[in-house]
Amino acid sequence: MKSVNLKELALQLNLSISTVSKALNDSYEITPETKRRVQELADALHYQPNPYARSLRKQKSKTIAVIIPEIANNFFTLAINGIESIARQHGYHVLIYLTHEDYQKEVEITQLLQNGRVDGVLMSLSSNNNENEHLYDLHKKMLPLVFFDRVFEDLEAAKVTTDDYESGYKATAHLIEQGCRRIAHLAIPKDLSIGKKRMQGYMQALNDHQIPVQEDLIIACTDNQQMNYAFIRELMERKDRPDGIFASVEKLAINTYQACAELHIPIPEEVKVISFANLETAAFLNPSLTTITQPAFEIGKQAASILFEAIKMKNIKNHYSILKSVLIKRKSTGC
Amino acid sequence: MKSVNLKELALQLNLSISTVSKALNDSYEITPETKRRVQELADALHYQPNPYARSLRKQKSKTIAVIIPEIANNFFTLAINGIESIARQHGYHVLIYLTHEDYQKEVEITQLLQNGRVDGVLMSLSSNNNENEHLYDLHKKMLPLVFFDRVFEDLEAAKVTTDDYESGYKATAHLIEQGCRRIAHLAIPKDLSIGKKRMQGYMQALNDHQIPVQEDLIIACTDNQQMNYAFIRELMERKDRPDGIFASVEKLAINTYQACAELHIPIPEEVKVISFANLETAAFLNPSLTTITQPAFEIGKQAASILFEAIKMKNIKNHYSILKSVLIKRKSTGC
DNA sequence: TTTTTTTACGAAAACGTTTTCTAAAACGAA
DNA sequence: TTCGTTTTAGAAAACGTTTTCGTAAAAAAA
Repeated sequence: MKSVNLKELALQLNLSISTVSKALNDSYEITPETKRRVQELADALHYQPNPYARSLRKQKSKTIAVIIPEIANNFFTLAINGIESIARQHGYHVLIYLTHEDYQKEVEITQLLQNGRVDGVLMSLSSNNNENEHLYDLHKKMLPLVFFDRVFEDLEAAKVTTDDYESGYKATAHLIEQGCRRIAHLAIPKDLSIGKKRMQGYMQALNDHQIPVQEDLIIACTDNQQMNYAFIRELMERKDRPDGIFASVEKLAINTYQACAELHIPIPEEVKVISFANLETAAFLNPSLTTITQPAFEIGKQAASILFEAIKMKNIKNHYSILKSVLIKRKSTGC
Repeated sequence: MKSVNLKELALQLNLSISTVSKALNDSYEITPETKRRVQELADALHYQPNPYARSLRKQKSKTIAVIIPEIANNFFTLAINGIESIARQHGYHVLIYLTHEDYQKEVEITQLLQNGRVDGVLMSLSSNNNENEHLYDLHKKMLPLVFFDRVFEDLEAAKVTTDDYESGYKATAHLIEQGCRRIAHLAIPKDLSIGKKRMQGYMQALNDHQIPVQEDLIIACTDNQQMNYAFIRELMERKDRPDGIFASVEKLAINTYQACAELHIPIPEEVKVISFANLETAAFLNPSLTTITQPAFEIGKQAASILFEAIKMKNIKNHYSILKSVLIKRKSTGC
């Protein structure tokens, strides 16, 4: 079905293309009567402007990109929900890109976006993240850019995160209060902003309670769930196994539950568990899981709002929001 | 930063725009030497074609849309994963739209897509779905369209679902085998294809086992979680409360767990629970949840594959795939 | 009445590609 | 040498908008 365009309308109305265009855009140059006629026919024929012609002419795409490491993760789905709600308010479209924690893919994706396809980018970094040329490239293109959760500290761009250091500290302190002395940390790569901060909070809490940091209790986890599981299992099979576990992402908590189930190590009696998580089911796990829960929806909303501000102002400022996470005590830490 | 375009390249190379374009598109008309020169400069200047100019000219957007009711749902995130993997293989971009189970939003979104913004649409219907004019509209525009999971049966379009009838039957039969006689069904709206089929499976299973269908054991749930919770709680407070519950989506199982916890009704002793779910945590719930699990990733992949076939062939056929769900027995049904 | 300004519209350029059409040069065959 | 064919490249049209500019006619001002 041939779609109707300005030419077609102009022809039928016996007007010029420019007049029709201006009428539809409510230009002051056009008589109310003409506007009415044009609008009427446009409605009747269900005229819809071609978005690509418009984008080409206006150098605006009405589209933003969201780049995230994975989507099968409640934090990111909630964040997307927040982003989408704001994007819709602004009449914007949302492109989704998944890096699958793969640095190379992240580079490819950012390069895809350098050609004006989007008016702005929301991004949470992948973890295999050594070089950061691609981020500087994006920045050089003057493309509005807002990082959320996993931010790149060195770049002058807007950032929205949670209080990861404090949360890491509180999580660890909570385990200590519950009587743990050998506390393991299931860490995400520390080249990630949040990985580093959560780890620092963990270490500081140990220090403040005169507990020495033991390197062998810090498990460097990756995006490979099978390897993570193997690490955790190995950890729990040691004879000097930990009596507390602080998992930095929800998947690692699940792995821990699984390992403990297989090894018949009861939670929380033998080992207490706390985790960063946005699991809806946290309260119904066996045992219910003590979590540090990030305001994911709010993070998404705020990141998107800042992005749209940057798009409107053409002004990428060095914004930094830190939203508070909340610690919810449940049975897995003996509460 | 001004981005480099064909004109710029042509100028620097002392060639015409068309020659440069053809060289980059590896046209036979261009001499290898010229191609080399062009490619070299293009690489050096990091030339990237403007996607909107290209889309406008070629009447192709290299973009598909995914319309889903919600994203905070493991089925849909897994499906998106599958979709994204195929889309990337084809060099396509993926736009995400959420209807939030709102019919009006669904209509708006489908209308947004009628103007050539996307080359194809993947869709899972919202539940408040009475009229379906908007779907016919989409179809009339000859826009390749593939439904997945929540399909619209009446339209001649490709569809990918699971064996919902059989799964509903098996779920119910499993509860019966486990000794349940008063089996409630937490149903999603039956104007949804899957809602109807799951319900039919439920009823047939009861019939086949000489158990009468009781209308008051069929709870019509909606997208309003609070109301759902209230319904379930009311159900479990009856003196003739059910001894088995078949939940048609995972959120309803969570609600059930919550209600039973509050009312101190032990699962599975007093009531057995089975649910459609893609929860990673199903095995670690208290008690572990017996699920019917859909091959969500595979559904996404297959739906996307069919869509790209339709896009390539410009031929929207009446495809119908049915993938098998699997019943995983766990403690919530006494296994 | 004449001049100036305003009104309301149209022509054409521009956005950055791809593609079709045209043309010059080179080449081969007669 | 001449004629046709192939090779290589450029000119121009096209995609569908928006926007700048130009210009009649009408209105206002002189």
